[in-house]
Amino acid sequence: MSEEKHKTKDRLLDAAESLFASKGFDDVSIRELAAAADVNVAAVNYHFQGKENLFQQVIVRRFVGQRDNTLHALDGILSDPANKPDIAQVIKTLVEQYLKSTLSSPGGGSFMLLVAREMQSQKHHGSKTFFKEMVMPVFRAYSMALMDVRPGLKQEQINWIMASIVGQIHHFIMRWHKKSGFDARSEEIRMMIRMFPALGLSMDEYIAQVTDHITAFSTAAIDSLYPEVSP
Amino acid sequence: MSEEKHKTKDRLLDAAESLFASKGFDDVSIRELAAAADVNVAAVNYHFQGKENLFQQVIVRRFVGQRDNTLHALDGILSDPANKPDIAQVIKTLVEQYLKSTLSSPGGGSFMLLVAREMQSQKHHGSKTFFKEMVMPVFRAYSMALMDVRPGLKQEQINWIMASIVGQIHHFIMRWHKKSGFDARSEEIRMMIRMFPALGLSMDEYIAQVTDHITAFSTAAIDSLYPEVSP
DNA sequence: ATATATATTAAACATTTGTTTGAATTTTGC
DNA sequence: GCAAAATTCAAACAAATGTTTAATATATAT
Repeated sequence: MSEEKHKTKDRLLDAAESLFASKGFDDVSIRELAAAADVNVAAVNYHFQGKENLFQQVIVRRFVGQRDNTLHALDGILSDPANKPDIAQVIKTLVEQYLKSTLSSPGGGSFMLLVAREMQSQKHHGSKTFFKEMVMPVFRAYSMALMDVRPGLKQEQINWIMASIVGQIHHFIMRWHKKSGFDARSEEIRMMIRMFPALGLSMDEYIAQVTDHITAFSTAAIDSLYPEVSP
Repeated sequence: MSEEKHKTKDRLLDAAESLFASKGFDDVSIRELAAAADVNVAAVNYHFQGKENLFQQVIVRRFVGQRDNTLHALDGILSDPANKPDIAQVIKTLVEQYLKSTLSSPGGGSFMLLVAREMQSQKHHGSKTFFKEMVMPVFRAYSMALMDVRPGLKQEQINWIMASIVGQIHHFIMRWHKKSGFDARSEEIRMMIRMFPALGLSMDEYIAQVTDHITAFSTAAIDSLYPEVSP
């Protein structure tokens, strides 16, 4: 096995990531994948022993990197001796990392949408370890970070807070992607933008505004519901 | 056409609602529908001219009722002269109605999940008027209610607030439904409950706790971000 | 260079999908 | 009661799906 790029297996993984992200697992056929990667239809089964397996490897391949990025970003603000991290900083880091990952996918696909879908679908294409290896570490790290900056918070309270934050993130991701599913000049798009003007922005601006909003909204809620114990 | 119940068309609509809600549009075959309703496979096309059309009629049939219930519930707290409504009351009504609808579906299916899916999917099986007839009126009514109880709020701010609330609602609905997709004794379920203990509750208790949390969380955020102008 | 393992290919396979057909059956209007 | 309309039915249809096969080509190693 050589070190060259553009081998069949890699092209397949790239095409699969982009296609799965933009259309979901069920709506991508093996023939579609093969055509996009410019390989034979049998290649999927030869190299990955099936469509499900390919999907899993797609998730693992990129999510491992994203997970480490997210954990590293958090570590950056926590371990900087010149920085006294507050709760807004932790939340902003989480939201920003989550949303930024949406852009970083090759082919313009939304990788984190793939994850959001997987986390919400009652079908389980991902590996059994997806939850354990991918979701849990990030959840734990940010839980501990929240406890760090707000020692009064109990685990149960953090569970609810995290759910509210992640729920908002997913919703704004889905909203953007839903918009992308319509014709740019359709009536539906005009209605959506009228109902939510931020959808008319560029993706970068959208991410920036969404990040600011979720951070402000959630921080305000936490500060008000679970006020810091005075020193 | 008689007034009798249990006619083919109605049985088909009932079976479709339950099946679509629990599995989604694509994962329900016409043969599955026919078997569940105990009718011939051709009945779907004879009575509804296709699967998509059946889906639309399923959504419209029930959602019209839900929409009116939701609007009526809101009207109830706004027009009661003995009641001075506050922002928590409005939000709680929205969340509660939304979540309650999850239970009211026949066959134990989650009807609102169907709606949540439709609102998030980039595929558009619903009618073109789904957005205009179903989503917009509820959105508008609650927007106006929020403006009523908090005159200082601008439309743009309400857009963001509503998005955060609806995002949380959808997330908690999805979370419950995701749990239902696993074996009750599986390792995944144990992990999910450990990460979020409320999932171990009964559905009624889950709805009650989620309602309380979203209401408290969002109200706190709004009060803090956009404090009431002092009289 | 040659034998052996690896990779690619076109074709076929077995299912499943939504839909249609045309005959049989039931209901309706008179 | 009977003709006409509406409904039900088993069967077939065309298209798409994931996967497998067996032949061919390419690369690897000795």
